[in-house]
Amino acid sequence: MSSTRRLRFFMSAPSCAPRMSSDQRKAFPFSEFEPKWQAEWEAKQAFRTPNPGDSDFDATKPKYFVLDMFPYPSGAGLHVGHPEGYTATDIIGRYKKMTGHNVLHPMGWDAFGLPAEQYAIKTGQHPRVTTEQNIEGFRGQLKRLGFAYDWSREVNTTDPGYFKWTQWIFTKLYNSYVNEAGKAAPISELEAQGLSRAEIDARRLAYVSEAPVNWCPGLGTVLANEEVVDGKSEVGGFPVERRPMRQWMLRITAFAQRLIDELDGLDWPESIRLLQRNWIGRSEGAEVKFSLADSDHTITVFTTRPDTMFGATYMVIAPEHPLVDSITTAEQKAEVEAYQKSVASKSDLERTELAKDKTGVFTGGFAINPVNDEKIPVWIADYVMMGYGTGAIMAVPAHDERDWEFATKFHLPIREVVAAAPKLDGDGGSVCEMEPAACFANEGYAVNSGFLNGMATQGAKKKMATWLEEKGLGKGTVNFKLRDWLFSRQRYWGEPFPIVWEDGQHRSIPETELPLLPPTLEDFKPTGTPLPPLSKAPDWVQYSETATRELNTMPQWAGSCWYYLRYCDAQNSERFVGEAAEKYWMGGGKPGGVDLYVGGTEHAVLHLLYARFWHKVLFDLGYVSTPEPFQKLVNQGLIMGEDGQKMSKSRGNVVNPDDVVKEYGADSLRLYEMFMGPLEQVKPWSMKGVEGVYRFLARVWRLVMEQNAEGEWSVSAALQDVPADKQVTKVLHETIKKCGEDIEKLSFNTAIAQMMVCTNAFTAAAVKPASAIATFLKVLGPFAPHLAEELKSRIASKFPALAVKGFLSDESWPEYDPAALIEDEVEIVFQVNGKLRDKARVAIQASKEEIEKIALASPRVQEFMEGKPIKKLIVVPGKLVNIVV
RNA sequence: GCCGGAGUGGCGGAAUUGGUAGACGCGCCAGACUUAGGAUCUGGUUGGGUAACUAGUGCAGGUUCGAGUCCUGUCUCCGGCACCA
Repeated sequence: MSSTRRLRFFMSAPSCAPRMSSDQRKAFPFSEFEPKWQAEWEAKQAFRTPNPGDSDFDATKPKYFVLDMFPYPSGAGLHVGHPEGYTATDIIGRYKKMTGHNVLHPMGWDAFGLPAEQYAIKTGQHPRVTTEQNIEGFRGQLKRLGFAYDWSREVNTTDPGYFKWTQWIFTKLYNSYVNEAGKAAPISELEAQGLSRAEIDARRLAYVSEAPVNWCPGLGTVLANEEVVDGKSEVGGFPVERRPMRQWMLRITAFAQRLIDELDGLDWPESIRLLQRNWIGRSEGAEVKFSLADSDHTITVFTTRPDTMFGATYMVIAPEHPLVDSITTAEQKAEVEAYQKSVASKSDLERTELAKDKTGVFTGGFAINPVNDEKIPVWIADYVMMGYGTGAIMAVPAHDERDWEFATKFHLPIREVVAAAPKLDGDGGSVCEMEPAACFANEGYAVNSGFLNGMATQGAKKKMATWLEEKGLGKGTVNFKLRDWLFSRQRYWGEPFPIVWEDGQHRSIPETELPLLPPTLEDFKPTGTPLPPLSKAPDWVQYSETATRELNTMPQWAGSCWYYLRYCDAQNSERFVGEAAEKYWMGGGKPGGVDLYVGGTEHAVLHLLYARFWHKVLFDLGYVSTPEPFQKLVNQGLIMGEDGQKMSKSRGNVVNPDDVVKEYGADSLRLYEMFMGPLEQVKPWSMKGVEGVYRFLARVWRLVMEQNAEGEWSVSAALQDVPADKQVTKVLHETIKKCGEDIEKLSFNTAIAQMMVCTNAFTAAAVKPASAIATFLKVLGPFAPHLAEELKSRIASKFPALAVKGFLSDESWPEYDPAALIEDEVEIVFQVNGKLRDKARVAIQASKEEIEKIALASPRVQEFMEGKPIKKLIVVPGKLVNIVV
């Protein structure tokens, strides 16, 4: 109840704001009725959502699962960006409820992870304490905005009752592999096939790898590729270096193709789907074996242009390539080792910065180009990366920008094998020694290419692939940019791995031992070395006499990978989510389970990719009913400062939502954020704009209420139980129609504009029709729930006949009467030569001929026709007449 | 460089299938009520012109009876990716 206490404090505290210094000056008493209704809704559990199996569950209603990206409860509290998406989903949720849906609209906290831990370290408090405080603050702020969340379903990723199941899902990943059909399946199948321990470990979806990883000394942990931006950590901006470490990885690459393909069935913005596709980075090509001139080894390269093989004049392998040592000749050894060393010491940032200038060293070795048996030199260079393809390329400088640059710098031969136009002189087969003047990386026609000569690139690719396959020299392959997900962190504030080590081997702990709590540590700071902080609790580490626990923790993303599932059945202690609840809320016959997911673009390739991956594993294993988690995704646009710049403390342009609520009320904040512009768009804040919607709400208030000389409010005498006139009725029904349609389209700004039009029509009427206004309040309710609820109860107090039991949100969305929308007359525009010259009101049923006649009779039209003959006459019924002379 | 999105009054933004450009709000101007107005109400508000009229949706063309909307070219801004062979 601390939130209520805080509200009382706001109400009684003397305000230092210059504009409104007391409640008397407020245009309407929002600071009285907003907390009142919030308390009322909470007390009566107005937004509790029954689950299948509950006594008050109505199975005949369709479901609607509307989800917000749950926040990190940071110490800074809510910023104005949060309520933007949250208000949008709240409006949708309330509307869907009124239109007869069972609505699931929950909220929770993504409380593990680096930001929370960095904050705890900064303030010197245990992350458990700061996290609890921050959650408390966030919850209070959200409650003061009147969101219709079912708080009984609140989740907290740091709650043992929650992360028990995060750990449980990890053990599922650990004990699964991807079978021939490309689906996750239990590892026991491999055991049954009699595979060795090593073979099984090599196929787990969660596996241990000793590879170069992104180590961030500043944060004292390793990071996923996705968390490294320009060689710096996404959190904190500390430099990141590559170093080999033993880490836990998740085999997301096994799902790369499905993660691309199954985007197709989703209602996501095209830009986000593209972002994911590009991140996964599928490319089709071929692997080709090159034998070495002076050894038995072969080097396999990956190329997307097998058609250019005749133009491969040298080879480049990554400095870390395992065959570097055996290729390098004695003379080149010193130079090669020096280069390897210099590359290894470079951070990713330096490597990116130095990307403009190509570097590399000749190994002294040669490979044989299998298409023409030419000896080509093998170089090492850092522009070839060990992590992609095979870590080796055949360089075709004439047709690849990077190879061109490298060859030009080191004076390597350049041979043209693709021409923009086919060479038809029949001499395309002879090798032209003239080097081309520029790199040509496009598709074209093969030249100087033996059996490919004259062929278009597409055909030449296929022919070469077949040729290679027949000779046993290579095969068509697909490569992805996506790497496996580095899943372990050397931090305290995360889920401990449910893994123990014994005799150098790992195994998962039994489900009965979950949740595995982290040790209670006084000193939870990073050790400054790759040794995780959990090592500071020796008692905890010692699992048995011979076994020790895994010391790493999971990354922040773990908890957010499945929280939407937990909402379906948040209290379940037997299962991560009950079967019936999962089937109901996540079902619905579409690929994705959540009907609408609203959040920022910053998660386009992180959270949204990881969650899809986990969901697919759970789907394959039979734990969830859909292949995808989120059917429809909408990204809200960033809210900028009044100066049009990104909000930041250093710029001093940050708007605190608490201040806005205090001065103008929660409804004003909600309404303003929706009125600013289209949800997806980036838009600047404007305090004047807030005042604008505040004035609108005040006008709605005064439609119903009037103030006496003492400043007391009572129901206005102008409000009477009379039917609305035809004009007002028309506007009202237009508003019902348009607002319903606009909510479905998420066009809240235009819906609000229409409500303003409607309010203006009511204001203009001398007598205010009570029942029409009561109907209007139902439309306003999802947007400004406090005001609508208050006015509903005020109207009911004066007109008992209009009283309806329960809350506004329990009522049905009003239906509009199509007959009320039709006018007897429409305005027809008369154009001469496409220019507007006159208009007239014409009966709706008027025929084309009648309209035509009226138009031609218009003196203004005649004037502009200047007596010229009519060339053409276009009549668009209900719209216009255009006379061409 | 590549990919994606967007350019409309002083500002945020409206405008089904091509059919009255500028809804709604902000700001501004004038008036009313007022001791007062930074409250409220009424009216006005794209530019030029007293006016009739005319120009006008980044720019240049095109299609059409008619283009913010369709086509071609071009410029600018925002977001993302960036040695991925």
